Amino acid sequence: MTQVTNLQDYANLHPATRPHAVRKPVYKSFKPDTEFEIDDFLKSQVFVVSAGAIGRRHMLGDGRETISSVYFENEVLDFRIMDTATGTLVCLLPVTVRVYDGDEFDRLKIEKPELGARQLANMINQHRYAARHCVDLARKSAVEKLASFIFECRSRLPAGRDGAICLTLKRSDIADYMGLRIETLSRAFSKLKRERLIDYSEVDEVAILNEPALRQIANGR
Amino acid sequence: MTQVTNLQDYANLHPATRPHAVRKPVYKSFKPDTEFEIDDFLKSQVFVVSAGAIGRRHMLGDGRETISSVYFENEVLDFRIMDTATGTLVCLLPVTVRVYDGDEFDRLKIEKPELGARQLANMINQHRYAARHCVDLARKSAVEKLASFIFECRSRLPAGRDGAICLTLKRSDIADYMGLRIETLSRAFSKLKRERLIDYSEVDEVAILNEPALRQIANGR
DNA sequence: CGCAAGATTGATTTTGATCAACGGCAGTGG
DNA sequence: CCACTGCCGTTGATCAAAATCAATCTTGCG
Repeated sequence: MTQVTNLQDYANLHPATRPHAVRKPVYKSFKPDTEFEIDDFLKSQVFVVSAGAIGRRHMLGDGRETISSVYFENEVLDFRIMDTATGTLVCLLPVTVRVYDGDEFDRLKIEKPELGARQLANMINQHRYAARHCVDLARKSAVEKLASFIFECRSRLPAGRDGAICLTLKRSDIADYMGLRIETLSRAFSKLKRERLIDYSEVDEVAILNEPALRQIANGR
Repeated sequence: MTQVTNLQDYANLHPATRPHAVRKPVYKSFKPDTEFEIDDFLKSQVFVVSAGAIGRRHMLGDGRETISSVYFENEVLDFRIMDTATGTLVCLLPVTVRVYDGDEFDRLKIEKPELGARQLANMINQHRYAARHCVDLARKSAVEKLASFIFECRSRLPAGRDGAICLTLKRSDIADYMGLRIETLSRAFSKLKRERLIDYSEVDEVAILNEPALRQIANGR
């Protein structure tokens, strides 16, 4: 399933048919750990993640951290309709985004209504991810959580070489996202590898060796 | 468990009260545990919860249940833009909803712009609740989860007598929502009561005795 | 009353967090 | 070039929290 809203492709599609030239999106890059300050200007913008990953990070009183949601490649952050009160948006990796002015983004949508539909689809997907994520967090064991996360990565991220699944995030961010400590997560990786359900040599490139079994685990037996 | 197969049946109940266009919403009541079957007809409808609570229930392979989100009084379920693929919508209590035809709902929004504003606000709130809920589930202890839940109920539900907080849901649903077993949840209630942070005589009506302390716990120390 | 469903409490087991040590690797600087 | 350092990931030992198993209590209801 593709939930890509490739605005760049679209923007380049029919330049001649547009009376008022649509400005090209501005690409911006950020270092890991960059936090986005939510000011009035940002609140009129739309980001489309072009590379890397942006997370919504929450801090508990004693320093425990959790990441409630992640925006991967091609996912849309529309700050005009986004909850900017809960958590902090932070770059989990080196990030590149396409930045659109909100009005400009809307003009693009008017020219091509299907673009709006795609943005809506992306929003609904975000909802779906959140619901599934709650299920993962609420009742699943560490190994089940990891299995779920691997499938989530496969469906949300482009594959690596030989169809390997790119986990993209580093261990500490996966742990914060899945509600585990790093050590527990590491043991879950080791367990799945030892039992020949997955394999990896690079920490962030995983191959599924036994998909039915892994799926069973992700779904809770 | 009752399955609603055709909402048209009751939509036809009061034809006399509807001239050309439906002006009055149709009220419909459901017994606890009623599951909504997501068919094409329902997908054109909008519900506004009038009483009770509707939950999105998910089943793991071995029977573990979790409720990923809850719709309380006055909250809007717009099936036209709702993810209907994940989980099952189920009545957690005796439920009454106002049922609107989607188009009619949109026409009403033009007449009463505040309705549209409320729907948008409710959607953003649903997002926010989901993000907070992930934080609650990911890292918090049982007592912290319960403290969070009590505050969530206070902000989402009308107060009871003497300003008491209505928990509305029964223990097993609270447990499924907060990712705890019933017994663990019960112990958390007992602990908060024993330590004089909350008080209750009815299981579903809680008073906060020491709000700052309870807030601290909800936020993780 | 007798029964069923919901809620609580107690005893034990399991799971994941915590504490601690270690290995690999990239960047830095003599 | 190699030692040093910091970051990241892994593994082991112990501890604490929640799940599980089991029994009991409460309440509403035919």
